[in-house]
Amino acid sequence: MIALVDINSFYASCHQVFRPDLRGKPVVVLSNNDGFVVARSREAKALGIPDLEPFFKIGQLLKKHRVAIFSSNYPLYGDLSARVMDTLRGFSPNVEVYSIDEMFLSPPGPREQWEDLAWEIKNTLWRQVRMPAGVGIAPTKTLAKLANHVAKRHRQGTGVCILDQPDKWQWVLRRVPVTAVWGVAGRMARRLAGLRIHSAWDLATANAKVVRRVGNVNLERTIEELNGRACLSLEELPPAKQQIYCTRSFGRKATELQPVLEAISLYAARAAEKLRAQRGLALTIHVFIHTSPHQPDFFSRSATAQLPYPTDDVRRITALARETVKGLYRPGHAFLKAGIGLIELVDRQHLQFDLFHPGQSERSTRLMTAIDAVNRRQGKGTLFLGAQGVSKPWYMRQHFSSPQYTTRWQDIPVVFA
DNA sequence: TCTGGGGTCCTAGGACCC
DNA sequence: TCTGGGGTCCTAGGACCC
Repeated sequence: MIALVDINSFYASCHQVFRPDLRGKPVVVLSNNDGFVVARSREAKALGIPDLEPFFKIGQLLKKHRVAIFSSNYPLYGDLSARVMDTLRGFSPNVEVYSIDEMFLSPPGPREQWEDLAWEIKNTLWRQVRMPAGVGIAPTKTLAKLANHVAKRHRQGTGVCILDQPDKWQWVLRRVPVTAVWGVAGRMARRLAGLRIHSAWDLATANAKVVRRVGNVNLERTIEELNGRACLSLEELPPAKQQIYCTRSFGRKATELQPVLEAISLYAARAAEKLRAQRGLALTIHVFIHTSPHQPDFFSRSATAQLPYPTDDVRRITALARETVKGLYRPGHAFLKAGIGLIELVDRQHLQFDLFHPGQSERSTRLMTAIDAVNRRQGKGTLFLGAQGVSKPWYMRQHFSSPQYTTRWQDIPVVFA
């Protein structure tokens, strides 16, 4: 049995923790660069503000209803997420942090106590972290996701749903569209519609061999999981990533090479940091730049490049990323976005030594360890390469920033006696 | 005046090689 | 003159998740 806990409107709820005056009021959170809506409080949803709607299209609507608007504030969300996860670890030693606001855990205790357990989890999260949560419990991850979906949407206000018997989950499967199933989105749903599969129940009872023709092996697993047979286990130690990307849109479009070089340097450093965090080394990088796909003359280029030996040294990776992006850049285009991926990775533990090349020096490794230690202690970005630039005029727009209540000394909330 | 995210994995198709 | 397989690497883009 698996429980899935997920926070309602997580980003919006984070802002409400420090702005209790906004509880019960419409709140929206915008994506990076204030591009579009990525989170809405319940009240904002009730106003008919669609998810993923471009901000410029709904400015008037937001104003009319006096909706509170926030730029996204990832340091804040990351910190509150860690508090949620810490609280949940108190309930079970077996947990998997699935996303910033979702955790799978194996519910302890006998089956007849699970409903009480779910309520206790929900109430504790509210009491200790002021986070509103939904809890779903079922025999597989896919059904637990579905239970959570039901907890949030179909039994208004309860926020808890236990699907521990076939008759219970079958009742749900017959009543939700196939797109409510984890891993099935629009494109796959259209292909399934060609096989007359519309509801989750249609998928659960479909012939796996027939479905395999329009989907992949993951879809076959989904069918198994919908029938209560677990294929996906709790990943307590997240598997190492096979690719690590860092990509970002610019706050203002870049026509010159210099800002593109600075941006790609920052992204390279960020990707190298993630690489070191999983104790990996990179052999191949992938770099891309492109203009706005919404404008005519869309221009997009990408290229891969090889490092001389597996490395996690930010200087090596940055130098190669800059050299590569120079080859992609063309004057006369207004670039919107750039990114880098570390796409061929090796584990430090299983490194093959090259007879003719010494590989990364011990000095480099020690320097990287020192940089990471300083940045962990003094805050992200304390030590960085000059190649990233200092004033960063291309950095993302955030016109509706909230304070970093929990991660910056001068932003700590003041409580009056 | 302008404004459409970020991450990971997978696959199709072309180029090239043996 | 026309025809042939299989593997690898690369770029581009699809698909899904939050």
